[in-house]
Amino acid sequence: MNPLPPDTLHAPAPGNALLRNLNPEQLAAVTLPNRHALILAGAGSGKTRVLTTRIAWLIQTGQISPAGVMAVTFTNKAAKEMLTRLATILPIPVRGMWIGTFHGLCNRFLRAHWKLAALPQSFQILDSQDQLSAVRRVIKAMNLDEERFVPKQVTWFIAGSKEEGLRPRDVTVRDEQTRTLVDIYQAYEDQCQREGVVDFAELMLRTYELMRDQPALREHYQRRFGHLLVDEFQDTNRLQYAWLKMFAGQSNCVFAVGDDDQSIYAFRGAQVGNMSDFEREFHVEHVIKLERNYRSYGNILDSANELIAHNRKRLGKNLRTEAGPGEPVRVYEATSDYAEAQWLLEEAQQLHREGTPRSEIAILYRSNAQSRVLESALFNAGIPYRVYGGLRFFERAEIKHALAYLRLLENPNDDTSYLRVVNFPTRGIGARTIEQLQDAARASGRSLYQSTGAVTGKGGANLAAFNALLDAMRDATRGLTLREIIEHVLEASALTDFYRNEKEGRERLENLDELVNAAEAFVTQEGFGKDAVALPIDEQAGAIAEGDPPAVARADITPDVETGEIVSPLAAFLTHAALEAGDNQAQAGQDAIQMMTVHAAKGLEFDCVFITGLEEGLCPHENSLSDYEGLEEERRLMYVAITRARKRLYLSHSQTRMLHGQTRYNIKSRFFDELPEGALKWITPKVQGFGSGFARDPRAAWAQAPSHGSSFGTAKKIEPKVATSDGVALRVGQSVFHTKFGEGVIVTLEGSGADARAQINFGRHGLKWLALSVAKLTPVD
DNA sequence: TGCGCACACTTTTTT
DNA sequence: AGTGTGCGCA
Repeated sequence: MNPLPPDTLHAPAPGNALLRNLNPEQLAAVTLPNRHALILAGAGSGKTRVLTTRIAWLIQTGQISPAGVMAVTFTNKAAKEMLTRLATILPIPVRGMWIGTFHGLCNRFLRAHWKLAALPQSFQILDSQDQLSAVRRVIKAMNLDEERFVPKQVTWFIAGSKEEGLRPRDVTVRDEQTRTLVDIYQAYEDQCQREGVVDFAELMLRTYELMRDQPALREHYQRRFGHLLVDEFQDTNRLQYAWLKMFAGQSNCVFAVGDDDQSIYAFRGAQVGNMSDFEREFHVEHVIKLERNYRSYGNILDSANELIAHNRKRLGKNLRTEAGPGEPVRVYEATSDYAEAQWLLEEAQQLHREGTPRSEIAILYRSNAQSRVLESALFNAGIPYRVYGGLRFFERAEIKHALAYLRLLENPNDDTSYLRVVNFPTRGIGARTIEQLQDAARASGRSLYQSTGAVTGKGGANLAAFNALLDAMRDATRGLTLREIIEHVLEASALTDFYRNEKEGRERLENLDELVNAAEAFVTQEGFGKDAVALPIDEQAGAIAEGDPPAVARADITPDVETGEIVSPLAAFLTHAALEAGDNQAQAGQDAIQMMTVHAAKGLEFDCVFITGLEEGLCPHENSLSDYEGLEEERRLMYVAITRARKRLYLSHSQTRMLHGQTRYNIKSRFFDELPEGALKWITPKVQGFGSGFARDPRAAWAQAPSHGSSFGTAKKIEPKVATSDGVALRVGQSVFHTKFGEGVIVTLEGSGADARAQINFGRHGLKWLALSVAKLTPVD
């Protein structure tokens, strides 16, 4: 790549505005010489800034042209942020640059090389819902038992295999079950290929394979991208790492930014080990740690640091700040989840009165189920809140229906879409008719749309009418704008009529309107070609600095799409809808308290953060305690949560909690013991219930009998069962000490005399049944 | 065909 | 407790 004399590489132009205000580590990272680099970027250390400034610096110093840079992120949000920031510092159009999500870039790649990839030009992308129903169809077609082959698990198997880079024939088969799973995988692949659709993992895998198997293509792209930058590197899976190596080749520079302490996605295939693998395999000489934190006060960072120091497998990092200690981290113990919610909303109201905008208050929890109590408390108090998670815009049923019709305009052989709407709204096409149709299609190896002739009788006539409807819609929308197309389809399909007559259809109608708006916005503002248009690749490659070999116009590497050819706005919009599920569209615009899982909070920051439900079994979650790695990931989760807070952090836990319709007695999370006592301030809880409001030592409070807990709200009255052990009276909710399992809380008491037994929640040792005649239990108070 | 009831499930999730 | 799915019945 247009090599400059090595000594000029380091020298930032004096007074270069770009590099002003960077701290020494950031500056070092941004101006690293052209070699592989690993940047360990702690939370709040200016990671995005380093990434964007690095790109700008490479371009500004003439080391690379914009077309020679590829930057990969995981989320659309991160990609967008990078593009926006870059646009403000670089006087060039950033739109055509290869900056995007892994999947977005793969999509771009496959659109350009659809022929080589053996895909139809207008291939569609299955989201996870579509994938699930596609898998379900395969299982049905193979006459397999859905009990033994649970569609969701099969989906995981397929995605998991692909993310390991394994095609059906590559999967090691050890048992009969796996054999069949592989058969399903193969049948699913055939079905997708037949229907011209790809799932998310397929985007990655097919791109990888194309690069691997097409030398000319590989050389072309390896020559083009001199610099590869990766965000959130700790979240990459095996396939993504292999994919990256494929683009890196022998000579291109990889600039990987990540934080092993924030690796919280192992459960979906992320390999933190990729970081050390990268360091070793790429002979990384430059590992730069960004430890200076610009977000939080000292007490918050001390808590984060001390907690995470309990993890053994770390690359090692310590956050520091010059902002001073700030306020202590407040710890609250509630008697019940309900009480926790009450306290929290009062505290939040107080913060708001003192001037904190609601949008700067975040409530975090480990699992979604915990949001309900909190939500109802806020709702009843009339406090605006916004819950992240749940269905996103393009995932809503009515939107999926509309999109299915639109997809059928592009490709009537898309059976997934066909099945979704063939009888929605109902047009007299029942299960039996559809079964006949599927049989016919299977027998002839054709699509459902192509097989309607094979179905006789009334059902067949209705199917023919449906096909005619699709054809008519296609004719009527030819040449229309995207907005007009969608409006026509919504009417002609009778979707709007259906929801107009529906009792609860108003919101759905509004969403359909919103779909039209989204399309309009997509066409005008974004420039619809962003994802789906094949970029003039060779032209861009030719723009790489001189000395680069000229872009070769060989047939095997020329993009299949003519340079600059524009895919229809509709096709582009459909791709956009699949790749970007949209916002969760909670009450946007309003100043509302932000509620989300800890996972969802990664990458965000707030002035005030409440981390709730910090109890053994919830955080760390009981399902993750079986192995040590699981516990470490839970700790990282807690670490991520803590480092979201700028000014004020609250930690809370509760003695009792409604879960799965049962009251559970929990002990406080072990993570409390891993925080620096000096940074914490235990708020003495006021015991509610009998109206006395007396105070007591918070550390002892959790050990109290829960009869209080059940007396003031949601929880049902708990029968005060009493049993004895060594003459000591025990009751449900009682805290006890066991020599082997430590402290626990009695959850259930059963039987009497010699048969008496107790179910005890020992937190980190789990839930145990103990015979009271045997077990030595000491009451704790 | 469509409704309603019974039943199972419930960590975290982006694309 | 709450929700989503699947089956059976009218």
